Amino acid sequence: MLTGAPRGTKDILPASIMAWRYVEQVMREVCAIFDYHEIRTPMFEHTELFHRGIGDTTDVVEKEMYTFTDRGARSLTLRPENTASVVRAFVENKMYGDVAPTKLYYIGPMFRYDRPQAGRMRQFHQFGIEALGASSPIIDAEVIMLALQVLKKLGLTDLKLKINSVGCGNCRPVHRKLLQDFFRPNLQKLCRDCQNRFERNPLRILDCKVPECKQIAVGAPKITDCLCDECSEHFAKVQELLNAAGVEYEIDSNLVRGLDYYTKTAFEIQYSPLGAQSAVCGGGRYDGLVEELGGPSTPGIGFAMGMERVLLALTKQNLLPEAAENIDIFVVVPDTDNLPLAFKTLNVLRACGLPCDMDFLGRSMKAQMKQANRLKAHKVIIFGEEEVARGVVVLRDMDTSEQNEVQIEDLSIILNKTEVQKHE
RNA sequence: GUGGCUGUGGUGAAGCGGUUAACACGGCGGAUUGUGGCUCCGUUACUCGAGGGUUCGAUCCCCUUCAGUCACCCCA
Repeated sequence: MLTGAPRGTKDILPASIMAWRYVEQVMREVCAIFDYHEIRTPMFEHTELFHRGIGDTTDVVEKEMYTFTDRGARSLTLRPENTASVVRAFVENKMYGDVAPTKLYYIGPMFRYDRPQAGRMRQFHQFGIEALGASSPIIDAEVIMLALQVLKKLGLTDLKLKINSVGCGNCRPVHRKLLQDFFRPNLQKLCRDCQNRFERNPLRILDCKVPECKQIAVGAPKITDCLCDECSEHFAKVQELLNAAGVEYEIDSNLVRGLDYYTKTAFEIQYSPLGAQSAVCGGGRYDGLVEELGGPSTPGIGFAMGMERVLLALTKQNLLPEAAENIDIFVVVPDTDNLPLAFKTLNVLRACGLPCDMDFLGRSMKAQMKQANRLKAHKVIIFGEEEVARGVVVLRDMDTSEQNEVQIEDLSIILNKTEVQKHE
C-alpha cells in the first residue's frame, strides 16, 4: 500500500458504526432530557482563539495543535477541544441575549498532535456540553448529573467521580504563592519537570509521579484550604447537591485541569481499566472565559467526554449491542434470462420500503442461497425458469424452510403484510 | 517529546539463517439432474510492514523508516 491513514487516525468501519450511533443516540437522548441543545461549530478556528481561550502555556496549545496557514495567509488551527469554539459562537451570535442559561451540547472530532496510544488518537471524538450564563452551584451539579446519567444509561459501572475546586482569580494566586513558598526550600531536589512547573503551574507538582517529588509534596498546602469565602461556599453547595442526588464522589485536591480557563468546580470521571487513559470525562467551571473572548461577563461550566474511551470501556464491559442490520429479502435468480424481471421486482419491493438485495457476481443458485443465508435474509424469492413461465415465483422462508409459490404481482402486498406483522 | 515491546495472507497465528512459509477461521468452487445453514473435497501468501546492509544464501542478523502497543508526559 502506498500510504495508510495518517498516524493517530482511524477509519470507523461498518462493523463498528452501530456502536458509535448507539452511544451518540444515548447522549442525544440524555441531553434532550436535560434540555441541552446541539450546536455545531467549525472544525477549524483562528489560531488566536485557542491561544486566548485555552492558554498560551498549556501543553495543548504549546505542543499539540494542528496549526497551518491557509492560502489567505491566515493562521488556522484544527480544534483541539470545543469549549473555546462554543464560547466564541456564543459571543459572536449574541446568544447571551437569549434566556439564560444557554445549554448546549456537541459531538464531533477534535485534533491533537500527541503520541498515539489506545484511547489517545490524533483525531478523536468528544461529546460535550456547555452551560453559559448561570453561576449557581445547581448548574455545576446538573452538569455532573448529565455526565453520570449518560454513562449510567450506557450501563457502565466501576466509574469514579472525582471533584475539586481550583478556586478563582482571588484565591488561586494565594494558593500559588503558598505552594511556591512550600516547595522553594526543596526546589533543587525536585525532578526537572517539577522545577519547570514551579514557576509556570506549581499546582502540577502535586500530581507528579516521581517518588522524590511525591515525598516532598507531602503536606503541601491544599487549594481547598485556601479558597476564598465565595469559592468555598460554592464548593460546599455543589457537594451538598451531589449528596442530595445520592451521588458517590471523591474530593481530590490534586485534581487539576489542563486548560487555563477553569475556575471553581473541576471534575473528572475515571474508568481505571483503561490504564493511562482512564479519564473518560473531564470538565469544570470557567467563569472568565466568555469575557476573555470578548463577550459580556458570563459564567460557564461544561465537560467533554471522550467517545473512543467510552467505546473502549463499553467494549471491556461487554455492553455494546449486536451489530445487526440484516436485510429481509434476498432475490435469487438461477437463470440469467429472468434477470430483467427479477431486477424490476427488486426495485418494486425497494420502492415499497422493503430492504432487499441480490447477487451481483453471477453466482450459481447454490451460491446465491449461501449468500442469502450469510446475509441472514429472512426470505428468499426464487425466479425459477419454470415458475416464471407460469407467472409465479417461489417465496421461501429461510428461518422455517417453508416455501410456496406466489403470483409475481402479489409479492409486494404479501411481503408488506408480513413486514407489518413483524413490527406489531 | 522520552523509553520498552511488537509488525508473517482477508483474520488469528506457527516458523527465527537454506522449509513447496505450518495450522485454524474466512473467501471462492465443488459433492449427477434448479435451494442455504451440518459434513466432506479442492482452492486461496512469486512472499514475511517499507527501504538499505551483512551473507554463497535472510521472514529469521544489523541499520534506517513507517505503524501499532505499553509506560512516562498530557488529556477526553
